[in-house]
Amino acid sequence: MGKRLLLKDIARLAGVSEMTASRALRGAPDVSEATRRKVEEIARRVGYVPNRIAGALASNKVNLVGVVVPSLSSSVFPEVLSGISATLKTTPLKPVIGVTGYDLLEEEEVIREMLSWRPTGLVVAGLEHSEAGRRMLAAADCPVVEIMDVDGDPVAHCVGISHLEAGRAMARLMLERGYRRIGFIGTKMPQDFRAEKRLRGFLEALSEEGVALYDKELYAGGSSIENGRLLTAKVLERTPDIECLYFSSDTMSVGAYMHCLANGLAVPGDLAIAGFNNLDLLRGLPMALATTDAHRFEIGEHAARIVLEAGTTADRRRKIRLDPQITTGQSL
Amino acid sequence: MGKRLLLKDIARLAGVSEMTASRALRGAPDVSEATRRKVEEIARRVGYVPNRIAGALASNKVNLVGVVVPSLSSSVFPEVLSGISATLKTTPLKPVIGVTGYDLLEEEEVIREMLSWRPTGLVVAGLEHSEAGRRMLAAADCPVVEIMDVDGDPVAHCVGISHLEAGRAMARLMLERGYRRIGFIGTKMPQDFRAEKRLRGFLEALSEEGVALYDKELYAGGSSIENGRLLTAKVLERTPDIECLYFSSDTMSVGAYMHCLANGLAVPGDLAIAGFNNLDLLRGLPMALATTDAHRFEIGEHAARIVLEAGTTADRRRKIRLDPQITTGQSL
DNA sequence: AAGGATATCGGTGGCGCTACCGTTAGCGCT
DNA sequence: AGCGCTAACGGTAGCGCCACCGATATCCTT
Repeated sequence: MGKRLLLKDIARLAGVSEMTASRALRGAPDVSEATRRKVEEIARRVGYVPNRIAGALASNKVNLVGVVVPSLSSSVFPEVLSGISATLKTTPLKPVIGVTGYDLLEEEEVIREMLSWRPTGLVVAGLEHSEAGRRMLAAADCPVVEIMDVDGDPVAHCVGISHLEAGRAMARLMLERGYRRIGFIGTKMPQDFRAEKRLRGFLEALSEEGVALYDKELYAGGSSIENGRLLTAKVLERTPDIECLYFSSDTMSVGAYMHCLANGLAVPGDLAIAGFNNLDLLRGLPMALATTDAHRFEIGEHAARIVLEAGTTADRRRKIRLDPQITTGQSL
Repeated sequence: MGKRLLLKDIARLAGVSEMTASRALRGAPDVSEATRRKVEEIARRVGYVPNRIAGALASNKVNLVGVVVPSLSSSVFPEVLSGISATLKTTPLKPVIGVTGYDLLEEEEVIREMLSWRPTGLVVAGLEHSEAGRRMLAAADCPVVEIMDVDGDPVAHCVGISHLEAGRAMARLMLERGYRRIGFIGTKMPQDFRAEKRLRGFLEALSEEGVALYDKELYAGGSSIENGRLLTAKVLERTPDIECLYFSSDTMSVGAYMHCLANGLAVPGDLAIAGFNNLDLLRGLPMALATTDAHRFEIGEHAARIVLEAGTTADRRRKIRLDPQITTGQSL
């Protein structure tokens, strides 16, 4: 392994100055086509990889957009990332992912780490942050977009849906369909604020019609089909006459459906089911399950576009509210 | 938004030199406890975020490990990432994810981008790369680990399973169970080399017993339950007497199972099914489907450990081969 | 008392690249 | 011939931080 190749080596090999080599490789103006080709050819031949650390320091430009999400294990955030990637694809910007594990202190770390690399923009899931996290986001000298949720007090730009409203809408639909003995199964991960807001909205809308939650089961740990199935069994054992269950995630509602399949329960006759997120997972099941689409891909697109336009547009803070879209399916 | 805070501002505020402030914030030695606390306190109060670009350039150290994967949309690679994150958690290193979309040219771009930030290590999924990609990996002056697959010619360190062997093992199991009219449904994404190797191994082991593939269906695009269901229907229509299907992914085999559920077909009586990856998705279904575990989490752990040890250990190239683990379930 | 450890701090000189400005050669024009 | 203009290139001076060494003060040691 020889000495690392530097720009000056390329310049020497091409018989030009370091500056000209730099301009040639960056596609900057003031270089003749002939010189540019020669420099590029040599750089390619010797496998030169520019040192962006030095470049970024000198130019004060970093072509990275930080994206901070709580998890990658459901397809929720990967889909947001797809939206971001798709929008950035035609630009020089590249997304960099950070994962927090639904932990605000970890999130603070990740935000600090991201900002210490002076990115062009930062996209963060959620409106809830640690005190220090909020301060850093507010003081960041790059555009910041908080995504997924609009119920709260954004530090910066904001794109998402109202989870309160999503919960309310589902409650109203269930009531409208005549269900009264309605239960909820969801995460009690203390920091999944959006799931908690859906439950809050759900309860509000129920109580507006004088209906109280008939049963409730919270779980720690991640959502999974298995968990959904087990907890559904548990609730049905405890409350056999329950009519309808709202889950904090489609993964869980599929588990409920599996329980019904395995035990010969009719859906929605014996048990009505609804989840949340409109995951791909729902496609191809023997029955279409009720869910709510949170516009994940679209949120990613909007967030990326805000970062892109932050340079050009006036810097007023934007708040984009998308409408949670209920799919009734056949399970309600 | 005032001027960006620099280290020298912190130093001035704390009444010490820039060097002492630097050492204090990095936890370097040669600083008294009193000064360290004072500097830290001030940095925290004014919300100083160090510029790692400058730091990295000066110290020639970057606490990042690049991880290049084809996709995040199945839970396959997120789980590898979990293994990496878990192992790096107790170290100063942080993973940075790059996604290639199963495209070798895109992969080349991502590798170049990663290396241009001079990471401490680089983990790349797969053994197949573009020519330029291989050259960059070979010339990188950081440890490089190729993961997932061991069938081929690694440029660097390597951790994975033999997909050829995984395919063979599943074929042998199916033959042992007495199946002879066996089909395959899998991706034809030209660059999912590992799925292709499983099919190759599968075919080899079948033909060793004089059995030819009874039917085959390839699809473009991602795996999904829906796709699995549709293609299973298609194959069953075309080849009604097929006994057993091997899928390139669990997502697809679940789709097959859904088809059977929806159409009253007995598994494995009317149709035997096996997938690949041992995804979480399989847990909680009414029936345990056959699959093969590819040790995703473990692969991530090993890869991270190799990067960590690359400084300390002798630099001989390591190749870690894990055994694909078949779970028979009740579907074979 | 003189020399030697040890702990704590500061200054200098880059890291590899680019912004900025200066320089040169070549051209057309009056 | 002299002028201005442009295209193409080069040199200098940092970007913000840290490695490296040197300086100072304090405390032992014999």
